[in-house]
Amino acid sequence: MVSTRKTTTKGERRREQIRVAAYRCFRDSGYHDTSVDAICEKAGISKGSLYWHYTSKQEIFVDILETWSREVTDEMYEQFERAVLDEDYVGAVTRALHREIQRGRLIVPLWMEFNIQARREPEIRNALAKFYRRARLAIAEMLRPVAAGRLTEEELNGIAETIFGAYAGLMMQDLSDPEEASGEQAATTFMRFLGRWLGVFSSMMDDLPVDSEQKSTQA
Amino acid sequence: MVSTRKTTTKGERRREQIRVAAYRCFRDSGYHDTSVDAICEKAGISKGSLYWHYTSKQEIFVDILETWSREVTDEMYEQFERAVLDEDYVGAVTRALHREIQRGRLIVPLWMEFNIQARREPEIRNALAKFYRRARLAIAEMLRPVAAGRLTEEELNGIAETIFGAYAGLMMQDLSDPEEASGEQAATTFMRFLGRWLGVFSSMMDDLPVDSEQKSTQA
DNA sequence: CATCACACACCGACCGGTCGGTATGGTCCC
DNA sequence: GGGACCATACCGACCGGTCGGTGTGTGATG
Repeated sequence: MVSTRKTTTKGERRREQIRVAAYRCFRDSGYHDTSVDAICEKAGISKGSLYWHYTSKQEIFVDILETWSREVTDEMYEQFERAVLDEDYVGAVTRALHREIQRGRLIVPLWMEFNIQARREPEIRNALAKFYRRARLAIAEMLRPVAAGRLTEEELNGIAETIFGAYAGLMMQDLSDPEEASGEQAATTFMRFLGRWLGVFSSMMDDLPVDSEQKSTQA
Repeated sequence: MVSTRKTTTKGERRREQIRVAAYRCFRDSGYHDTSVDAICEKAGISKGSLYWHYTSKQEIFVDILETWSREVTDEMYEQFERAVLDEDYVGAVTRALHREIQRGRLIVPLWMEFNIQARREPEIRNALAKFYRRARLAIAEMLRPVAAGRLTEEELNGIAETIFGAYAGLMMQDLSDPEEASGEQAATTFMRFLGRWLGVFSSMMDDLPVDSEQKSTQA
């Protein structure tokens, strides 16, 4: 299963080229409706060459998933770390999420594809699960300053999961109903919702009043 | 496009039988990895018979989507209407959502499949968009008593969209990482999160205790 | 320099198999 | 009889992957 091929610089460049082409094909047409020939054409290479660098169509798919996953989560961490330095932490966080949503919008179809394929291929499932974990972790880290020790670890993770879920779900709706549930709108809604929620939340946590007076809420 | 076939009772029974078989196949193996022959086998009929009742594999798929969509949204409305009668409205609503999530969990893979196919088939996209709209509407209706005229219509819809999104997204995570993001756990987390949020929200909104009293729901 | 050897990189025709859909000829029931 | 309904055999398109063969750069040998 593991390829024993050497990774020369030239080879890696070719692989990159194939990945990019395949990425676009998968994104535009889905996994099943993308033929290997189509990838070759898009990449401007021959089938023989493709199969020299990759052993199967699926291997390309997995490679893309892993590359993408790494990029996205790195980006998230970077954004959130930058947010910590901001005075208006809540605002910065929601803005960061907004940016992520905008950015992510393009690849949602491919993301769906990952999910579908993950059902049948353990390798893909693992890669995707790893991505989810890292994403949840990133969001949990981001929330930690707001939660400020008043939430259990479990609750914190659950909330991170929910937020990430909301993000994914909004994109899903956008995908098939862009008119009534546009990504732009979704991002804004989400941001406002989250901002308000974080605000309420942090005001629940300590006793600072926010925009309105607040009620005592159960511990 | 529209089939001109008569819908005899016998014919409808066969179609139902085909739908059920196809539903299971699609759910278990995905759209592409389900062959028409497999559907026939599962249904215990021949290909000739199947193609007598349906003109294409996709037509079956669309039919399933529409049937499913109707069922789910009807169920949602029913649940929420029942919740209105409950003294503990917020609790009833979260419980209802919990039930929906549990119920929905089984068909999430198929739902993903719908999303994927929706990208390439306008007919599917429309059916799915309709589903999303009805679902969002149901949730918005459910929230109306809590929101109690303090939110704009747009905000209400945005929040409904987010809640529905969170629901979808949690299921997605569950799908490929059941260990760390189990559906059970997700449902519970979501429920608790939502319950708390609704509680905070309604207590922010007005000074009344939440139960009963209120049926402004208008417009 | 000439030559040979060899591995990497690449090409594209081709193969085996699958699958959606069809053609044809029944059978059952009004 | 005739239409609704069903079964079987079959077709043609497509697709992932293979394979024999071709260039090309490198480096050792003389």
